Amino acid sequence: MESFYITTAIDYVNGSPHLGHAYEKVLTDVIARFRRQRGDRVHFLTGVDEHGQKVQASAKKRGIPPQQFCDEVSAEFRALLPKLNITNDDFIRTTEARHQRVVRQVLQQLHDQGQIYLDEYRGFYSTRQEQFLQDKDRNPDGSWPEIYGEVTEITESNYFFRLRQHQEWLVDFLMQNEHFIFPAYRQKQVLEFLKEPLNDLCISRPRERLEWGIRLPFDENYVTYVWFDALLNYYSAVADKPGVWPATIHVIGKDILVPPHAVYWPIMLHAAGLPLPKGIVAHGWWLQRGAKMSKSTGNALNPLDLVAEFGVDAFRYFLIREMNVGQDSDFTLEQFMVRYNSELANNLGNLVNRTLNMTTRFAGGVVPAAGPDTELEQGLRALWAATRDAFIPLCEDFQFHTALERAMVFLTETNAYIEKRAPWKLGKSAAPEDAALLRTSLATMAEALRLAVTLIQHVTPATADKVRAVLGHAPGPDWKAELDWGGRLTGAKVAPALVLFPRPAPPTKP
RNA sequence: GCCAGGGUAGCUCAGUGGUAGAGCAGAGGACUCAUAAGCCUUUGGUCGCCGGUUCAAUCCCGGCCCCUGGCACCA
Repeated sequence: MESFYITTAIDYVNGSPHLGHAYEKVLTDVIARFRRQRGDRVHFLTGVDEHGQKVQASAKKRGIPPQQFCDEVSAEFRALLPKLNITNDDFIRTTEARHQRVVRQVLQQLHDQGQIYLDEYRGFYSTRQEQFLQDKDRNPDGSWPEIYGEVTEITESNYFFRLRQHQEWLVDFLMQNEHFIFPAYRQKQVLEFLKEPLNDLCISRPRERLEWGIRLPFDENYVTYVWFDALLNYYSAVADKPGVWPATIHVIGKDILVPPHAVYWPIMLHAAGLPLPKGIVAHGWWLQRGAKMSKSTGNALNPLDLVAEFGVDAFRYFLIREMNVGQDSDFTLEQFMVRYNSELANNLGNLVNRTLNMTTRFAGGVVPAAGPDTELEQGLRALWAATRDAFIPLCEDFQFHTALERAMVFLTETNAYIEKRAPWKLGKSAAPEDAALLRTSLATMAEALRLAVTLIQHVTPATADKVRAVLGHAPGPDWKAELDWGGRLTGAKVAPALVLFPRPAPPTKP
């Protein structure tokens, strides 16, 4: 049994969850479920990042303690998970004691090793925004934008991590581990980035400027800032669980790949003497080009509204079917409806319903044993074998959108098989050979359906369960064995009907 | 500016040195078990532009145009 530890990025609790948050959870869950059903020992972690300036400010604005603010917003993020049918094993908050303990321990260790040192940082500071500014923040004429108020150049003592010392090591590591980052071109970007010399990383903030954070164990006048806090969650969550670390995959958004996850994180681990993760998957963003959504025009699109209206599986299916992992994609209601109607409702849902209906009408609701085996059945079985054999490697390579496309082709061909066999004609015939072919056709379509939903069950788990239930089938524990074409359904009592993905009601006119 | 990826049917994309493909959308047809679904047939493209290599280029090379993403101390 292989250990498979997968994580999402932890979400910053300074706002409500949106489509991007939902996507990352769903993508990670699909990978986790896929590995789990293949027999890996999966540990799936997600969580929230609760420290920092913005949280402190938001809490202050509302006149409540930061911890209370975190409690409220964290609950909102946590509540998202069951709504999306996410199978995370753990949920970490960076304000938890287990996390703070590990962060302080690692910081102390690195300090003892001389990897962290005190130095002075000089820069332009905005009192109003309570932050240092960069040259890129300037107006074209060199002045500072109005929003920063008075800007003064100040010097501040802070602690620095010796990032630079490990630059060559990281380049070597990436050269030797070509597939560390997915997609591959992202790894090239990292190497490009590493052609410039790194600066050491400022990891602290004086407490007079930032109170809401984890205090440095070797200097109580400072808290650690962002990276040693947020990134270490992946390790702190499992530090007391033997055999889990290192992570197998960190799933993150492309915006936090370089430098945090691809540069800071490997170097932090290396410096601390901890094993490195096996890989990083950097996904793209959902865009909303085209018609701009707005509440005033009544076409606002909230992901959770889609879940409520069309079901969690339709939502998960769309995200995974539409997005090529690593690339960006448009999210439009039109495209959602196209996938929903043509693939889920018409191709799959209708196939379920017609199979149940015909089995009920022509075989008393019991799946018969297959009779004569002809070229038609052999053809469909051959397609199934090819579909399954292509599907699994595609999922291993994160090509879920292509894999689902293959599954859809199989369903289309199953529909075509039914047309060619025309059980409704066989059912009206008195000839014994027609009755035998009828049994074959009913057994074949039910089996094809069982196999198809089992194949895609990591994307649409609730649908797979529902379909197997109406087919009267309780799956065994061995997923791969369930993917063999056979006679498991013979004698099963099926439900009379099921409308899986109902067509949306036409808008009612007032 | 530098680096990377890309410009192929209305839309989303696949593709190969030798008369261009899929899905969806559009059109027509036969059928009726079914969620007016499913099946069959079909309209549709100067494969970004200009040169070059080649018997032959959408696919190789050069130049150009356009789009997207990345370029650190910023969850």
